[in-house]
Amino acid sequence: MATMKEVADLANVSVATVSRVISSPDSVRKETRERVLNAISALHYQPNYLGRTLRLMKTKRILVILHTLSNQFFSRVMRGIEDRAREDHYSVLVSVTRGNAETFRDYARMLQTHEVDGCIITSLDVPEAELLKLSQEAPVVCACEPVKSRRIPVVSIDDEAAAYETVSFLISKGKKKIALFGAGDLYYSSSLRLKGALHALRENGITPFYQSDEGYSFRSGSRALSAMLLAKAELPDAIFCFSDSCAIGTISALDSHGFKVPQDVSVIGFDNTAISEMFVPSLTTVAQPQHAIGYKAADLLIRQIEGKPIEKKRYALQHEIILRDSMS
Amino acid sequence: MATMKEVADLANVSVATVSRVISSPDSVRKETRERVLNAISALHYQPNYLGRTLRLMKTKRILVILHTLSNQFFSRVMRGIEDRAREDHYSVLVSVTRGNAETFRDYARMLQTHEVDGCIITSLDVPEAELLKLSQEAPVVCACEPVKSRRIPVVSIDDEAAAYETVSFLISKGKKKIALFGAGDLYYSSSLRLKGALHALRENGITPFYQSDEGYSFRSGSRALSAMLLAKAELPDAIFCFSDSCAIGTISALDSHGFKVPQDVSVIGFDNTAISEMFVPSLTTVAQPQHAIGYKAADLLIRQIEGKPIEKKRYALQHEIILRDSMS
DNA sequence: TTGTAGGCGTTATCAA
DNA sequence: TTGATAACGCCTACAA
Repeated sequence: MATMKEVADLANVSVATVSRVISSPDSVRKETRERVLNAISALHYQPNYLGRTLRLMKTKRILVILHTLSNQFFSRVMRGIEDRAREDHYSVLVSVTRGNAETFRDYARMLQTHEVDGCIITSLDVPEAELLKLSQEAPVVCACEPVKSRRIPVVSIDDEAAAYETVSFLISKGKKKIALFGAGDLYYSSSLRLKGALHALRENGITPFYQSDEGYSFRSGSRALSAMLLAKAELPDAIFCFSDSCAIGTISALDSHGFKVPQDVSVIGFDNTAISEMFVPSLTTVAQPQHAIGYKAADLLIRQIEGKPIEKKRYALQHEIILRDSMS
Repeated sequence: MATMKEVADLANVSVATVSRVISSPDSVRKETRERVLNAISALHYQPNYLGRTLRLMKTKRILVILHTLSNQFFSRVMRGIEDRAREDHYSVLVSVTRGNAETFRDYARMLQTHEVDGCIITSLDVPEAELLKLSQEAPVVCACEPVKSRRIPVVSIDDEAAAYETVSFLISKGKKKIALFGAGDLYYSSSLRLKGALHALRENGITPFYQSDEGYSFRSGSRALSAMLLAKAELPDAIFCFSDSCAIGTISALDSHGFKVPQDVSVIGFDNTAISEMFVPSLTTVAQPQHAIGYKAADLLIRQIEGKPIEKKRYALQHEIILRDSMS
């Protein structure tokens, strides 16, 4: 890699002039500029980000911290982030924590050392107090998973309302025996969904047919179903799973027990990930506006980076119940 | 963020001493060292990566270039990469190109400017000549998708052999009417798989029942099936899809036409992504050793970064046919 | 054992 | 319009 100094020597100018040709070409005489431009292309010169960053403390890069790459959900969120980032010429880097707090801190440090201008956090691997501190030191936005603190900018849906509406809808369709497959309070979103679901049941004088806290994963769905089959002599009318993965785990387990969806029981998922359209039967699910969440999160982040005000800290985007084949 | 200078002032030493406390603690007197350490924790000092990198031209970071986050396949490859990286304390950054050559170049530039020490490429978005050039300038390893050049280090499976064996196996199981759903020469891997499959058919005096080049995606599967149904009056014995996504797209389309898998037709996938276990019916598929591919790629990359020799350029890891419910 | 000083590649200020 | 020079934060000869 050629350096600016080499370009300067070749073009018989100072480094200052080369720098100007790059950042404000109009401020240098046409003839000189062309000489510099020629030298640049002759040497295949590319500005070194490191030197520039050290000087400017600006990178035009943002970091997205993910728990894992295996969650389809984030793929569409990422698209939203990228689309917004591109508008202002930011590039996006992704890091994966696998839930490890130390790994999280390693990546978060890129913020403090100005290797990235800001950070979108979807994986809550450290105590919320630490998140809050980070968000006070540098531009940070949480996305997808709600946080309790009202001082950290966060973009998600209203989980409680979404679950409330979904269960109300199920009841309006005549479902009375409703099982809830969630993740306990492993995720704040799950507690909120449970709260909303129970609220709707209570309002209709119904008690949950069965309740499970196994988690959001495929295996959680199978496990929850097995446990329920052991505990109860019959199937419910509907199983409301708090994630699509859990829902297909549930359907897959139902299948291996010889039960048909939706003939024997309806299954409702949550998220509207790609798999919900592809699965057989396709999944009725509560859609999260994944692209919009990513887009809005990136928007808030960039506003912060560029010192513009953000109106409020919490953004709850609109969910939607999508009817497909897994519900009768 | 406190700087090294501030720490030095607080501890009444020079920056050199602070630097030494960090990089080779034994070279400074115990008492001084403790004073420095105290100052460090008092100021919450964290070394600035940028300054260090600019000086050392070493980051202990590697970059993985992906086409998209929505491909489950890479999630396990990433785990392999991370596991190997962690052994030598490298951290891993991911970037997504969506097949855009300019985006690819933006990220690849991080290599040339020493923002990362090396790069694992899984998304072949630029002409192979450019890849070759890049690999000659900096540590680069291609992974998952084979490249034609023998001078770029690449880790994948032997696609041709895998497809050859799979089709031979199908024939040995009595399948005679075999359809091939591939991606034409959109990917080099697809051409190789096709070549292997056709070889096995020819060897047994069989012509392909039907052949499609729609692609590796879910929709490709549905599209290929519809086209086949239009072209032929009957179903084949087996459909060999060159990806799992394509396979479930095919099964899903078969289902909507009222056909059952594997009763009416067997469907075989490729990759052994997470979905192949979760789908109903579960997928018989050609497994790629995803974790091993990632691990080996990272291993080769780190060897290059640290100036160690790598024995050869091409590594074809072992594939395996995994029998599940989608085949009778 | 510790300090001084130069330099990594930029950009920005100030003079010329 | 251009150039010299001082940062940015760090590491490392070399000197003390």
